[in-house]
Amino acid sequence: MAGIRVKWFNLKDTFESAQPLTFTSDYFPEESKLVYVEGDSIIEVVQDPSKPDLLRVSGTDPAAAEASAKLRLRLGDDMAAIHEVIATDDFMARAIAAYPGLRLTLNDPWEATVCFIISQFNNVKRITQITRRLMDRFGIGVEGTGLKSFPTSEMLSHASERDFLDCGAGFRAKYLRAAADYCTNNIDLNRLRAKEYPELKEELLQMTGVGDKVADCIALMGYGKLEAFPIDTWVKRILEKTYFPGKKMKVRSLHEFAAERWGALGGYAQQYLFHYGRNNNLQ
DNA sequence: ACCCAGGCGGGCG
DNA sequence: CGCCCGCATGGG
Repeated sequence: MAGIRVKWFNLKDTFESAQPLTFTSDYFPEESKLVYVEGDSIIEVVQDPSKPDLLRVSGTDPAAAEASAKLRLRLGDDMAAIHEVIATDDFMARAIAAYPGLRLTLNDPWEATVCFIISQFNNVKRITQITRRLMDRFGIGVEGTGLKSFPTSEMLSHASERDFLDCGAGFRAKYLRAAADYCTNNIDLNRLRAKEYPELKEELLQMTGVGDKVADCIALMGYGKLEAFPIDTWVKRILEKTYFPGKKMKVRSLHEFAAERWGALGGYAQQYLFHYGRNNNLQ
C-alpha cells in the first residue's frame, strides 16, 4: 500500500469536528487510526504522526478504499487556496493557524440527514450516542467485524417512534420517523445531487424536522455544497462577538454577511469558526 | 438541583 | 411574516 500524499490534512482534528463522520465512525488515538464502514467493507485510514503527509489506507479492495478515503475526507481540496480565501481577518487567521488540517468531510446524504436531525438542541456526545444506537440496532453487521453499516431510509422506515425513543432520540423521534418514510416513499436523496444549492435547500426544507440550519448542514456535509453556511448557536455567538460586538444579529443578516465575506467557500469558513470557537471556549 | 446542548414546529400578535 | 415557547434526554 503506497498511501496517499496529503498536505494540510489532520485526521484527528477532522474527526473531532462534529461532522457525520464523527458520529458514525471510530477513531483510535493511540494508533492515529480512523475506521469506518463503506458499503459492506471496512476502511481504515492511518495518519502516522511521524509522517503526517502520508496517509495509509486499507480495505478489502485497496484501490476502492483509497478512492473512498479521497472522496469522504475531501483530500482533493486545495487547502492552501481555501485558507487564503477564508483568511479574511485576524480571527479567521487564528482559526486556520490553530487547525490548519481541518477539513470538511463528504457524507452520505441520508446519513447526514439523520445525524443533523438528531443534532438539533443537542450536544455532540449525545448525538454520537443516539446515532450509534441506531446503527447498532438497525444497521447490518459487516462480516468478520463488530461494526455495522448505517441503516438506509428503507431500513429505518420499519422502525417505530418507540424504537427511536428507545435509542434516546427524545422529541426528535417523530422527525426521524417522518424522514425515514419521506426519503423512502416520496423523495430520493441521491437524485438531489444534481441540483444547485438553492434548489437543493428548498427540497430539504420540505422534510419535517429539517429547518434552515439542518438543511445547510445536509447541503454542506451530505452534498458538498461549499457555499452553504450553517448557523447554529456557536456560529451565531462567534459571529456576533467577532464582527458585531454588542449587537444581537438575525440569522438572515448573518447569512448575508457570510455570503458577502466568504462566498462560495462559506462552508469551510463556518467549519473553522465552529471548531475553533467551540474548542477554545469563545463565547 | 440546575443548566445547557451544531433547532424546529406551532401558535400568537 | 416575526417572535416566542415548549420540547426529551443526559452530562457537567
